Amino acid sequence: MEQAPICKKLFDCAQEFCSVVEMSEETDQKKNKKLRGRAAAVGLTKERIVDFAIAQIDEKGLHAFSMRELARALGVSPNNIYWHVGGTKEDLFGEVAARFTAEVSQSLPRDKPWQDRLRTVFQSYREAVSDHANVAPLLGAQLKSNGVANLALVEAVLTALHDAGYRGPGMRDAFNALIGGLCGFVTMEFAPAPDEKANEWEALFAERVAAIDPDLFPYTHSVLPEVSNRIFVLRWENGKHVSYASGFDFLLDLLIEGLSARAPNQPAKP
Amino acid sequence: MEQAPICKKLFDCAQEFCSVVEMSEETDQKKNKKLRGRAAAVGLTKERIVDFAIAQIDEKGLHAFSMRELARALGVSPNNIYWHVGGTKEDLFGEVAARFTAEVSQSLPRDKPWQDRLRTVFQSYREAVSDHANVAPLLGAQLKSNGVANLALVEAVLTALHDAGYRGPGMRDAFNALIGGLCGFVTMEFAPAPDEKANEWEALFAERVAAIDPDLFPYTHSVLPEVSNRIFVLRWENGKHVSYASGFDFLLDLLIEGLSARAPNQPAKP
DNA sequence: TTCACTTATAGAACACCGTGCAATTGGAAG
DNA sequence: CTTCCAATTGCACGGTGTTCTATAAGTGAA
Repeated sequence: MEQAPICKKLFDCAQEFCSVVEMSEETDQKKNKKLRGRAAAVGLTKERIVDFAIAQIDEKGLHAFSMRELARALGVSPNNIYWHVGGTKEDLFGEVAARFTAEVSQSLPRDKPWQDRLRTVFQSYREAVSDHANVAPLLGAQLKSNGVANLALVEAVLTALHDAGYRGPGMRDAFNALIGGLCGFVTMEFAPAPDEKANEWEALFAERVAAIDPDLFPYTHSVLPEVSNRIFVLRWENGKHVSYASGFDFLLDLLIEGLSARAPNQPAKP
Repeated sequence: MEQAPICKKLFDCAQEFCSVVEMSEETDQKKNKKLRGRAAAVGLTKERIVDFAIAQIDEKGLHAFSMRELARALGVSPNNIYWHVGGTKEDLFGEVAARFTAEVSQSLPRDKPWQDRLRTVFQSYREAVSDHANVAPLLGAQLKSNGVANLALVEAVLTALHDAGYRGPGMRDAFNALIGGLCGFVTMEFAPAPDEKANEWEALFAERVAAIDPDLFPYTHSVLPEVSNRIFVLRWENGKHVSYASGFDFLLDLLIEGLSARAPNQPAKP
């Protein structure tokens, strides 16, 4: 039930960016007590709330997540949560997203070539998301979460593109292509399945796929065996059960190669 | 309030695939009356329901969409809707998604080189989505919608890749890279903004962006003027208000170029 | 110590939601 | 005329997000 480790340093930065900083982000409650001027019952922290929220989403999926149940899990009144995270469920989702988009950061060795840095950054983004696949819809598919933090990621990508020689509009397009393509991929990869009685949905889908008309979609029909449940549209399980790693890597390679080829600054080895 | 035009022929195919076909899909109610054996009050069609659903989502956003309100708009009891679309709200969403993923199809000239076909297909996908931007989260961010239909799109992409010489695992990866990257991009592009009182959220975000620490994120800070609200993470408006077309085109070019370069079948002009 | 004040918490209530169950209508078939 | 069944409704259940109001527990000043 405890939450996965998070890169602490950069998490703080993200927090600092994403919300009106109120206090140093320390889990330690005694320090907490000392720091904040006046306090009454203490006990509940934004950090703790987000921990439990992620745990619940991991467990039951985003669709089944509710404020009241989260409050129950925390042994607390719902209003208490509102008080700590701001007036809305959406605000809480924002905090959740902020939490582990920060996980992306890591060391980011500036001396390595920009291609390698890009690869590292996006691969670690995908890993971070895949650890908590059920929150995927929160990232990319909602503006609030989208723009909530992960400045470390932004800085890394922007500097990489800068080193490659991209400036102005060209840099914008390259940035958007990278983030949109790769983060979008991950969002799709972990898109949640409907919560019907599992096997029922699977059987239904298999049946539908089997019923594809060979006259209307001849090629699709012919490659079904090697493709069924392994490509994006024709699948009934998401990236949690069927790996899309090779597709992601392929996309990443394609992008980096393309960006290298067009880069105003030619790479080291000519 | 009436719905946008839809490619009829391929819509039928999609329907045939996505649901146990019950009757020919005709809007005309008299024909309807004749066709279905016994009927009582007639009047309500799956087509009509989906029309109104899309209209409501377009208008109020996905988050504010409710079965009861849809029923109200149709002048009908909620259960009536359930009877027509299947037991769940999710099922309705599936029908909605099926509806205009079918819009992608179009002519698809098989004689043109595969690169051109890919470009056409994905560009028309993006256009179809941008006409009803608020449903974007339904595509890509949910498995049920994801796999509900648009076989025309699948067939087009698969044959293109086949013509390029991709087979087996390589074809899978290429397909996933294309769909994941480009459809994912579109999903992100139109991610809905939080429904706070509009300007409030905008102001808040602008303030946050302005407060980015130049020491922690020096480069990001330095390019803020040319980047603010125009790249994916640092924005408070989505693709409905700020165009990401050039980014999308750039991504598309990058992918097609890359796929050409690696294609087992070299393109016509060597 | 007392007293105002702020922070942190809880309770009850409101309006709405998705959906299942049981009843109903009304046209077609016999 | 009856029977049947597709199409439709009413009602109710349990749940939700959120607001409003009260309250307990500490802090700083008097």
